[in-house]
Amino acid sequence: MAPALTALPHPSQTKLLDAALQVVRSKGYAATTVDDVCAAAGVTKGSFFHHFKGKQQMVLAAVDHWNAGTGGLFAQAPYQQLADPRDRVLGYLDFRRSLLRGNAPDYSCLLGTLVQETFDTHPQIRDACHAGITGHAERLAIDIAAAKTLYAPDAPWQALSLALFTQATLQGAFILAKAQGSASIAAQCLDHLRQHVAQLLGAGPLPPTQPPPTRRPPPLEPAHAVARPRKPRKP
Amino acid sequence: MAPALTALPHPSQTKLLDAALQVVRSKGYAATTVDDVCAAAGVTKGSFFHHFKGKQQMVLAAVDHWNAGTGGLFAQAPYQQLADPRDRVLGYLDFRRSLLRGNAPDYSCLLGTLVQETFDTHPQIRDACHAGITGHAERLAIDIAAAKTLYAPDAPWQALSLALFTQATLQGAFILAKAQGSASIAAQCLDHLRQHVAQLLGAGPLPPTQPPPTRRPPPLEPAHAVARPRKPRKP
DNA sequence: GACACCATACCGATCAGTGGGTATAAATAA
DNA sequence: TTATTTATACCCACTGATCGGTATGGTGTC
Repeated sequence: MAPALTALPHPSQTKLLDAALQVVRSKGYAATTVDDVCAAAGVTKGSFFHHFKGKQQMVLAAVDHWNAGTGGLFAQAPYQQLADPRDRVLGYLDFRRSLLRGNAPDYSCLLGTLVQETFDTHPQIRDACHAGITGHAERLAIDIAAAKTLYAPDAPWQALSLALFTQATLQGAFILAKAQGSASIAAQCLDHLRQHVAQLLGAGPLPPTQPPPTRRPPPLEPAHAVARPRKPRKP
Repeated sequence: MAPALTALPHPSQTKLLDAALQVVRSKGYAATTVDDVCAAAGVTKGSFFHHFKGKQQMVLAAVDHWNAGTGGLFAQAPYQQLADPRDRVLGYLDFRRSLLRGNAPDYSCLLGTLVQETFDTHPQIRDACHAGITGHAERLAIDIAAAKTLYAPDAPWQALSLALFTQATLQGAFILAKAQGSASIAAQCLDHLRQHVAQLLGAGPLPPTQPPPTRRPPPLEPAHAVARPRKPRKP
């Protein structure tokens, strides 16, 4: 009877956005053609320009799509159930480490890839990426601030600054992984990052080997799963 | 007069390479046109294709040009004169921090910018960037290893791993700076990085001597001033 | 003259975007 | 009921502009 409050997007539109996430992370913005995205999505150009005003507007929508997907992914992640904020912060880093699977276009960050080549030429894209990165960092900074209050209340550093530092290291780790063609180097960087964060929060240098044992009391809500976009290779 | 042992490149060639460093760091590889580089260098297309076989070969030469420039910059930097290897490592980080002046295209890294968008489409460029980054890290790792032998001989981490971690953080700091339009965030990231390195090497949390006792902020770019390319909006 | 260097006109391919059309189905009019 | 309009979604052929690269010719120097 009553329709959904938010008009849910047409399947073709979602397919185009999912395809854009893959193609842009693989080739960058400038080298991504509209035909690339259409081929990866399995639709035609006519459909593309029906759903999007142009390439730039499509990629802005893809940034929103990315933020929605990653936002849900981290909001639903098991580490969020941990009671101690420090455990949540370290659990976040362990969770990010566990995502380093597959090839770089699968685990790297759309926002970092985009902003790198558009910050000077496409201000709207840059601003959207900036908002996405800082928004993510600010959410992390809430737990960092809580952990700091508990474990390092008098330390001179700021919670947001540390959160941004984690994002910088993650972005750089992706770059090194792309250069090397392997995610293992990114995992090593995350180990160093974890050690630094743990040290600042007064935690022992516990093994960064396995995600900490998380008991999962009640599953929160069956919120719609974030579908990892499939990977239509098309060189 | 006896010619130099190594045939030194023609001024136009150097002008093109210097221009390429600026333009590529500003717009990325794919969005950089040959005409862009020619205009920034003040030469014509005929000269470009006289000196380079094509765009890709030119950018490979630009990577070599970059490696030569940065290699000389760090080799000549004052911190290299410090006797203690730990001082040299921390001096390196202080030096990198002091380079964060101007706009992102001025201080960011050509290799990280390039590899981000070419790792999947241009293997030769990716390999060249990989070699440049790891080569830089390996040089840094020599001092890190010496400092570790002196101050943390039994610590479990590897010198090269820490060196690569510094490069990751630097690359990520550039991305955040691009997103934010300000270098200050990159400086904060470097402060965190310095604290982590100092902690691993058993140094106090404070900069022992702030920037080393030399006054002279050396220019980042090698000699020739490169005309900033104007910004043609291309939507 | 031979060669390095540079200038300019041009070519072929590519790409973002358009124009114009079809298919389908719901809403509305007859 | 049937006919007509309207709206959405989609497809495809085409275009104008751009860009990497070439062809050709000129100019200065040995």
